[in-house]
Parts: sequence; C-alpha cells; structure tokens
Amino acid sequence: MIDIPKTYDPKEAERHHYARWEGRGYFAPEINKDPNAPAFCIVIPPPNVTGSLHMGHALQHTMMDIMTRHKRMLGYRALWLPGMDHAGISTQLMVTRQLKKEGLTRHDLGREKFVERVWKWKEEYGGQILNQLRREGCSVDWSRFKFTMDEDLSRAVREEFVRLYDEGLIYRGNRIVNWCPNDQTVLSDLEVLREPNQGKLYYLRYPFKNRDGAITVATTRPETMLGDTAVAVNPNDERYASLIGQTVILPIVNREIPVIADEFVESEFGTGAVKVTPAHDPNDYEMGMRHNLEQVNVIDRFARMTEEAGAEFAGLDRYKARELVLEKLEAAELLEKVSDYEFSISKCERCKTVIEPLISMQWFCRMDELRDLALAKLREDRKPQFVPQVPYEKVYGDWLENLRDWTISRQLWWGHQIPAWYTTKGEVIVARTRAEAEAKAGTSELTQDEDVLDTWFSSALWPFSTLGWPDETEDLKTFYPTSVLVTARDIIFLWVSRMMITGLKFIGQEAFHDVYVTGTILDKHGQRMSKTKGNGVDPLEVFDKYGVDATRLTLAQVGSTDTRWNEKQVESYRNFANKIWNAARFCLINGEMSVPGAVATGSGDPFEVNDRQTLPLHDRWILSRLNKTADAVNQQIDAYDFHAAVQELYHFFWDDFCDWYIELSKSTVTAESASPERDIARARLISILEQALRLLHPFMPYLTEELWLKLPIAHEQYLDAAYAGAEPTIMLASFLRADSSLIDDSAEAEMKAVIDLISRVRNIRSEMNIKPSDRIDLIIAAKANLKSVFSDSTDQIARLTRAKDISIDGTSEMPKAAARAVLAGGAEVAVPLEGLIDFAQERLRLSREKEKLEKEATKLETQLGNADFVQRAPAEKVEELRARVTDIAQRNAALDQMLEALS
RNA sequence: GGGCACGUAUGUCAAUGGUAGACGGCUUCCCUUACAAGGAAGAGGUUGGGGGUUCGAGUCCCUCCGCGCCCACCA
Repeated sequence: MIDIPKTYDPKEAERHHYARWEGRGYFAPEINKDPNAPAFCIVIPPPNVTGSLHMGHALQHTMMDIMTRHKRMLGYRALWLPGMDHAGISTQLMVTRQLKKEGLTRHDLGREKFVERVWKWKEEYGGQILNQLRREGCSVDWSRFKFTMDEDLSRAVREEFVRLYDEGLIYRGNRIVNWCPNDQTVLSDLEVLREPNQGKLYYLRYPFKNRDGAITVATTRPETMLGDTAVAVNPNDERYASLIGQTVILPIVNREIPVIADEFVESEFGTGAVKVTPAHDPNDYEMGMRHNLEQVNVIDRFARMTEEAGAEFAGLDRYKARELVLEKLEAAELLEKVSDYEFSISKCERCKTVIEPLISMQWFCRMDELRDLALAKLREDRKPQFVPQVPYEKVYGDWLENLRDWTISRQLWWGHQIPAWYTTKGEVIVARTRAEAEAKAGTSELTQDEDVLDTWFSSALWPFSTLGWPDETEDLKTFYPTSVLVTARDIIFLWVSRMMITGLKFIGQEAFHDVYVTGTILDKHGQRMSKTKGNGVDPLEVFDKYGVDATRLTLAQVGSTDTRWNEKQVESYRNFANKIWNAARFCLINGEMSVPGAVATGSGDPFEVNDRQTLPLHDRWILSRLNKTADAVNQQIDAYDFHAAVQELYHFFWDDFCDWYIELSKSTVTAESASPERDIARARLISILEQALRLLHPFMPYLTEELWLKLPIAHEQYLDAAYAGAEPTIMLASFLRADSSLIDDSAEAEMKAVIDLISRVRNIRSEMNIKPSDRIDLIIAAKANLKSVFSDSTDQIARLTRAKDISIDGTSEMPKAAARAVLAGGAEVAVPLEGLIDFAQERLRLSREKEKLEKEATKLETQLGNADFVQRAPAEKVEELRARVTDIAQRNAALDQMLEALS
C-alpha cells in the first residue's frame, strides 16, 4: 500500500522542486529544442534593489508566471527575464542613513568611496526580493539576470544618451526645476506629489512710484516677494488698465519693478494682481520669459535665503524668512489682510519635503518628437494594446499629448554618471567613453559632469538593453518586441510610456504588444496597503500559513479590479489544494495494475476504443468536460482572464472530477480482485487526473509537480515535443489543447439527467429525514431514451443514493406510500416509504415544489403573452422559453397526479 | 478645477442587453475506508435611490447619494 499523508503539506513540495527546476535549466529558453518554436517573452518590471516582496509584486509575478508556464508548456520558446533596478535615490538614502549611524556623511567618504560602499551594501543587503521570487515559484531565467548598473546595461544607457544628444533631443539648460532641499537633487514632474494644504493667502501692498497708493497682490508665499521683479495683471482687466506700465516699489527691498499685463492672470482670483517671482515659481518663470524679466534668486538649494535676498534675510530658512517678511510688512502697514486658504503643495515623492522651485543648470530630454512616435503607434497601430483597454488607453494617450520636457539629471552619486565632459574652456563634449571624449576634444584635460541620470532613463531601455542592445544579439532578434508587460497602474507614465518611446526610437518597434494592468490589493477596509500605514500583508507570511499555490490562486483571480484582501479566500484555495492532494491520493492508493510493474498510462490512451460510443457514459462525460475546460482555460489565459480560468479549473476538478467522476468510478476502481475492467478504470482515472494536473500547473506549480511525479505513468511520454529527452517534469509537459472530437454534448445531457436523478433522491432522503444508514428502494419511470441511460447506470445510482433495489419501467404503478419527484425531461422517481411516510408532509413538499414551478411558469407566460416580445426577440430565444413552458407544464401535471394519489 | 472608475447575498467578488452566480459564512444531517481543510441537503437578492431608452436593464442614458483613483501652472 502506498503511504501518502492525508493532508497536503505545501512546504514539503516547495522545498525541493524549485532548486531542481532551476538547476536543470528548465527556465531558460535553451531547453526548447524546436528550431521553429514561436517566441514568448516577458521582462520583469525590475524590483528596486532596496525592495522586499509585497502583495503588489506577488500579484504581478503570479500572472507573469502563469503566462510563462502556460506558453512554455505549449511549446513556445518562453523567456521570463528577471532583473533588478539600482533605484538611485532610495538606495543612496539607504546607505546615507547607514553612514549617519557611524557619524559620517557621504561627503566625508567622497564620491568614489561612497559608490564603493553602495556596491558593498547591495552585495550584503540588496536584492532580498530575488530569493522571494524563487519562493513564489517564478520560472524566470536566472542565467539572463540583469542589474541596471551592470556594465552592459550602463553601456546601453550611454549609447542612448549620446544618440539623443547628437540628434538634439537632449540639451543642457538653466531652467526652473523641482528641487528637493532634503535630498539635494532635482526631480522630474512625475516624482513630485501634490498634497492639499491648509494655508493662508496674504494680501501685500506694493506702493506706486509716481503716484499715491498701492497695488495689492495676493500670495501664499510672502517670502518670495524678495525676488519679485514685476506685478502682473490681466490685459483685459479694466480696473488695472491705467496701471499697466507703471512702476511700483517692492517693499523691504525697495526695488523698482514694472506692472505688466499677461493673459495668465485670472482677474477673479485674489485682487486680480499677481506678484511675479521668475526664479521661484514655474508660472512666474514662464511669465518672466515672456516679458524679459530679471530672475532674482533669493532661495538656495537648502531652502535658505540667499545674499540676494538682503543681508538680514541671508541664511534664514524659508519659513523663518516668511515670518520676518510678514513682520516687516506689518510694521510698514503693507500687509493688507490674511485669509485662510486651501491649496495644494508640491512634495518630494520620497521624503515628503516641500519642493522648492528654483532655477538650476540641468540636463533635459526634449519630448515632442519622441512623444509623437508613441502617439502615432497608439493611434495608427493600436499599440500597445492595453488590457483593460478602458480606461488605460485613453489615460496613456492623453498624458502623451500633454507631455513636457523631462529633467534627466540628478544630483546623486549612485547611478549612471552623465557621459558629458567639460574642457577647461567650458566646452561640452558628449561621448560614449572618456577616450572617445578625449579624441573629440583633442585634449585629455576633461572633467566629467558630476550628475547622474534619472533611474527611469535606464529603465526606459529595459525591454531591449536586457536582450543585448545596442548589439544586434540573437536574443534581441528572437524576443523583441516582448509579448506583454504586466504592471500596476502607478508606473504607466514613469515607465511604460518611456519604454514605448525608446523602443520605437532605437529599435523601431514597440517594446511590447500588450500591457496588462493589474488591480490593486487593498486592506480589508479598502485602504491602500502602505509601509507608513503599517496595514500591509506580507506575502511570505501568507505562503507560510497557506502555501504558495493557494496564495497564487487567490492572486490570480484578482485580475484588473481593485480587491480587498480576504484571507478566507486563501484558506478556501488551501482547501482546494488539499482536495487535489486527496483525489490524487485516492488514485494512487488504487493505482496498482494486475500486471506487476505496469504503468497506468503509457502504452497508449486508456480511453482509446474502436467506437467511442461504447465507452461508459461517465467516461464520455468526463472527457467532454475535460476538453471543454482545456479549451476555456487556454482562451482565458490568452485573454488575461485569470479569474475565469481559476473558476473553471476549480469547478472542473472539484465538482466534475471529485464529486462525480471519482464517485462513479469508485466501485470498479476499488474492486477487491484484479480484473481487466479494474485495470482500465484505474488507468482512465489516472489519465484524467494527469491531464487535470497539467491544466493546473501554471497556477499551482508546486502541488502539481509533486503529484505528477508520483503518478504511475510513463512520464517522458507527456513532455512536449520541444522538450523531448529532458528529465521528466510537469513544467515541460504538454499543455492540454482541447480535442473537439471528445466534446460530447449528448453525454453531457445524459449525465446531467443522472446527476439530477441522484440529487432529487438525496433531497428526498434529506427532507424525509431518512437515516444515511437506511437503504431505500427506487422506482423510476422514464421514456425510452432516459430509461436506457438510467438502466446503464443502476449500480452507480444505487451507490450514490444508498439504494438497495432499483426498478426502472416506463409505466409502472407508483405505490401510494412513497415520496416522489418529477425530473427535467418528464421522468419520475419514487421512494417507497411504507409506514414511514407522513402524507401531509409529503403533500406539503410537493405543493412547495409546484408553487415554485408555477411562479416560473407565470413569469414565462407573461413574457410570451407579450406580442412585442414574440415579434421582436430572436426566434431561438422565444423557442427556448416555449420549451421551458412545456417542460414545466409536464412536470406540473405529474405533480398534480402525485398530489391526487396522496389525497 | 478637469477626467475616470466603482456601489450586486452577512463578507470578498463574478455575470457578450436575455432564467442574477461562485467561494466563504450560516442552518440541518453525516467522523460513509481519498479528503471533517471532507460529504449530503438547504436558507439567503426589488443588483445604492429615482427617472428614462428597450419586447426585455445589474448591464445602455440622465440624475441624486456614497466610496475611491488619476491629472492640473488660480498666485
């Protein structure tokens, strides 16, 4: 007797399979020996080197692994390429913090030592997520693993920079940017958060130079007035028409500044007059450019006031300076009023420090021409194909249309240093290497630009830099464009758009055909999970508690809509895993063949017969169900409908296979003495289980491998042709493609009648309080077609209804003392209950049923009585309703007879 | 300020304009030798409110209520 535990232990299965798969190279596309195999490729969104696994990752990884395993089993040359992002700011902060504990700053170490230190940190603490990826069962090809700071990827980044610069798409300029005073770097617009802020609106009076009085301006940031170089009004504002061109005296500073007219000013807001600070406000900057205004920098990179702000302000923090400015204006009676005002404020996405807009020399990427590439691809070719298409296609398109230039330099040390050098004369040389720069410059006296590139500048190349670009490698030819990108919606702009753009620019083809956008997993209150809120659920703890496979099923069914985390759901899939385990246990316990050493399946298909109609009903039925399921699951995975696929598999395995097929086969399979019938039934049972495991594998890799290897079958025969000769593993077995010749609707209809009969009898047993141990008799009356179906299945019906004697007849007289039921299709069943039956109760039971039927009949008849419906609805719909009415009438008549017999 | 979603059983979610389902929970019975993480049988819904289009609406349109998300240069 085979010894298998009664409960599935996921940890046991998770322990050894992954290392075996990885060690034998199953994840690498090279395992595929079919030279004509179609390619399938997903590049993983590279997790940050500082990151550790959260639910969002687990969700995306599950979907990517399902798709990759599915395609691999179908014989595709499948590649899921893993990697990691150097995550500029995060990583630098992490190491800076570590240094702080030692009482050091990065400047104490110097750039070179600091960068060394970051690499050391990466080796020691970075990339925790990589082992977590293994735990999840992700079938990524580790031999192709890439880190964004690897030498080959860095080379790609320099290539990108040089090419764009040579085409004039990258430029260096002194412009207003988002500055984080805490991180001491510039940020792109996408790295800035807007947060609502309860602030104040201050009304300041600026006296006229050549006349009495003053003009009042409203501002939320009075300290910036020290850098004002104009006051602006709307040109159409009659109140101020006469003031345009006048000069006002800037209080405190006593600078003379003009009143200008600009369309930007909203007359309705505040006083209709705006102070203009070109050096510290993006709008004012634009206005300043339009009117040739002077830029006075009064705030520095530490958000402190500069010398230019005046001696008494220099060195003061911006908020301290605000107080002092207000104090002085108040004293001069130039502070007209202060009101409460809510407005949004810009903060650094990472450290939440309030952003200081200031003018700074930075590198920018011009986006108009590049954006047009992506827009044209979207409008003309519908690429990428977003899933779901609504709303993402529109969101992406709209964003592209309003795209502004991208600030790509960062004042960090960790990252790709900008490949630009300066000669002693201040000339700029952009080149791939220092040597190339020296050759271009004709001198070796060059200083490299201190800044590094935005992390997303390197991620933008991910789908092809990882495949070898700028070299024309085999991988690039085979796997680009990649098949699908799986991501959460928060990086559609930051990352997806930029990959599309660079892909089109450098390769001429879209980076991926499809973009599948997953939903978000929320906590049980519907809140986003976040570190700061501490409401996150750790996937690793869920793995420990319920197993990886159960967690994967839970995640797979999340799909594209936001879902609240529900641990009960994982528990129910844990139970499902256990169910599969026990079904397999049953098959294995009863898996021995009469010929010692024979395998259950291996010498051909155990269902192979000359005439399929000679197969028992339950065999024809399960083959039909299996193939329909395979068909559905293939389509659903291709359509990214993982939710439906999980439902399909769950119900096939539990309802069809366990509840019915195993039960219907049981008497033959468990027969005590060996016989050819027993062998064949056992082989068939194992064959269905084997195929079901293959269908389940992409979703539940560990459990299916664990069980599949235990099956008494000729494993090597099930490998996909592309993997012939490999050591057996279910992950290289052929994924089921539906065989339409095995789909048998009449078998399904007949089986439905049998199931209906058994259910009705069980219902009678339950309602009549018949003890499970009590055997009953059944009298069945049915027309010829069903009569033969029932008589072919009497043993099974008897077993499943716990009946001892069954008589089937077309016309037989039903005993009065019996509980009866009418089945769909007009058959009737009676359970004689001489001496046990309570006539009144039975009448009640039947009347209740009649009531239900009548209610439905009324509804249908009303609908059919509607001339408009009959006229306008499709004919088949009308026919369908008529057929149902007929069936109900038949059953009702039978119920009437039964009721009459009881009275 | 602009845009986009969502609201279905007690919970979490499904449902090409055509009989509203699944899982969990709940009730009753059963430790029937694959599985009590199980089996059998049940109960449970005016699909957030109101209006409209349609033969027919959870689904399409309008409106209100509720809860979210994204974008944005009114100081």
